Amino acid sequence: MASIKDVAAAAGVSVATVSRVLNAHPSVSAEARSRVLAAVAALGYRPNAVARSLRTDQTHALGLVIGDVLNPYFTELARSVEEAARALGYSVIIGNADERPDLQDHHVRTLLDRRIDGLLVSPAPGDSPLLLDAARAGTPVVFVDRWIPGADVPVVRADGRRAVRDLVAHLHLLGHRRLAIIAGPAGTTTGSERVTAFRDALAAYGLPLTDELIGHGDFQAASGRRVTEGFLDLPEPPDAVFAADNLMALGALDAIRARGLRVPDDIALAVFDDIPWFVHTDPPITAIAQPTGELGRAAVRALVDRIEGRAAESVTLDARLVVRRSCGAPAPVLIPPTSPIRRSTPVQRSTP
Amino acid sequence: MASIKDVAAAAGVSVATVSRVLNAHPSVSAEARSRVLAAVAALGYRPNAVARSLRTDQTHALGLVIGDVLNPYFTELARSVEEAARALGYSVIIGNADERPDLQDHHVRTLLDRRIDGLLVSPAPGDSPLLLDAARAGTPVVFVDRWIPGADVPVVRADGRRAVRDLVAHLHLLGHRRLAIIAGPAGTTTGSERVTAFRDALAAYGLPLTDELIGHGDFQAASGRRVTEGFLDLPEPPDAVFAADNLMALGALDAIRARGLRVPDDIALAVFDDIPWFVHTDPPITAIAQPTGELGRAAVRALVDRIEGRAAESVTLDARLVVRRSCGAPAPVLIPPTSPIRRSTPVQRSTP
DNA sequence: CCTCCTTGTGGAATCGTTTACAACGACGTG
DNA sequence: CACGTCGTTGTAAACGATTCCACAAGGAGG
Repeated sequence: MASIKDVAAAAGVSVATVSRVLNAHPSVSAEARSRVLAAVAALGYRPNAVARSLRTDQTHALGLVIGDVLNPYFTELARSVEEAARALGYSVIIGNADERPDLQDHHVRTLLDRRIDGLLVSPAPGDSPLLLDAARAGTPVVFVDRWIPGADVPVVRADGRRAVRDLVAHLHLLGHRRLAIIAGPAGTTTGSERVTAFRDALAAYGLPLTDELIGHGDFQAASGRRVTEGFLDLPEPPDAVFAADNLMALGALDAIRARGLRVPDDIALAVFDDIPWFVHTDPPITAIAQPTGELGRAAVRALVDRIEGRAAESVTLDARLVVRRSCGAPAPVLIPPTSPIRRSTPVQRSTP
Repeated sequence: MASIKDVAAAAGVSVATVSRVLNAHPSVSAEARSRVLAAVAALGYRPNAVARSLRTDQTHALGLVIGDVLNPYFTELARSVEEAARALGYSVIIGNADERPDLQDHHVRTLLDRRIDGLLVSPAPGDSPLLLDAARAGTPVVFVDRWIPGADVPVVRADGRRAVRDLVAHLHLLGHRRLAIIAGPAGTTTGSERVTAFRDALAAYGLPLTDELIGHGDFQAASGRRVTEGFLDLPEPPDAVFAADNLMALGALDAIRARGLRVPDDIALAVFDDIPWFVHTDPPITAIAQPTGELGRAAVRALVDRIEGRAAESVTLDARLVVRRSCGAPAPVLIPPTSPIRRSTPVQRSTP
């Protein structure tokens, strides 16, 4: 593959001049510029990004470590992140943690070894000293969706508390009183926050959230199935189930189907995270929708701000309830605008 | 960040010795080895992959360019590719083409600039001289799922012809005679092959596939909706629609719903590519399933073979029909094993 | 005792860039 | 005419690793 030396030789100039032309340095004559450009075209020369990175100490690459590529929520997030990053001249390297802390660490480590300019992470359950050390050592890090409390790292996330309250109101109105939740891993913020939000919302109606009605899942389909089977085996099963993510809802649907039960007649189902397929399930599923695209864009903005030496701000956006038929509403109703679309809290860090 | 020089200084040896320890070179004394290892641990040293790549001319990274990250088929493929690559000591950098040739070229170019060791591509519609030139110039390339005819590049794919025949037999048995297809872009092999397979299968029953019953989509949901609306507007609409990928099926379902029609009573629906959600749609959707995981693994094997100087073989696996209720079968039937799971054709190249 | 081989080690070149620095003409000005 | 300034260029030193080569020390064998 042609190198800058070949170009310099072909154009009859030094490598410094070639470099200057390529980097739009002002002081190079029109004559030299055109000779270099001609040589570049003739040789099909492309600068070696590896060498360039070594010299400049920047890769123009961002690492994105997500919980699970098979989860449409993360996939949509990844897409918006890549798009926003590309617009700013960065590429994105995705690492799929599969909800496993060890795999997450593997990806963080290889991304760090490759000297990515910054890291966007939706941390898997657990502490990850590796990640925290990297952040402390100066690698620009931004958390997105999930975060690790106590770290001095900006967080870009959605607050679902209002939407959860709306959901509980909706369920209560439809007569459901015994409500259960399939929680995510307690080691993740989204895992525990959603339970807390649900419990608080229930409390407003004087409804308790007893331990038997909290199932512990891991954000993947199989766990949703297992937990739901447990619920259905209870002496007094719940009459509504709230899954903390879409994959666990899929599992719940499986378990309910397998018993020959019907949604919503025998049991209601609602989900955190809305995805296109929920319109088409039997029945269409009531869900809490995050502003996923905006989260991705805000996260990239924050990370690139940190990378380029500006102050990065934490951002919290609002989620909203999308009512469909899985909780027993007679017909789909219009989605009410529940709250201002966006709230931004400038100085907030990991311990909001 | 600590460099190899710091380690050498801390251990009281030369950088050459540190390098030898790190690369398990045999001739280094136990004494020196332990001093180096201690220094590495003390400094938290990690070798700079950028510098290493520049020197060794290999990055241990594979590029994977897929049609669309939002498509669960590609997402599953990406997952299995990453897993297989990791097992062989490679990482994977994913590029999402969004079905756009220009975006595909963008990703191919940046991956090439980053000097990835090899490229796995499911090409978007069009020729992509860039890609073909790279392959010709010696970059190891393997096509997966889709391919570009005429290139001397190994192909790893599934052959759906038998499954399509099974599907048409199934539809015919259920009384459907006027069958339509939502095709993918003619510029992709999967786009045109699936139409051909469908036409051939219909011909065996003496059924024609007229132009009005071939809709041209782009593998994304919106086009499925548009094409289906066109079908429904025909003086004599089809009584069954076959979507060439799962996203277009989603769009078709939207369009059918919007008219207040029911699947399968008013119109039957079948899909190429099976995904977990199809079990839960209303009704569950009959689909042709590819052995996606095995495709990913075979593709990585082939690419790494090429990278490491061994001969790479093209691989063709079989897809199979999964019958559910969207074509009107009274109840789900057991899935018959239609054919041997796997067929491998050793010397086949891009012009099979 | 001298030679030869083996083993362990360090010096230095190298990969393909960027960039500080110096050199060099041309030119305007006092 | 001398001198500073400006614009353009090339030389060479990095960046952080790997690896070729030379060399020293020590043991084996004649």
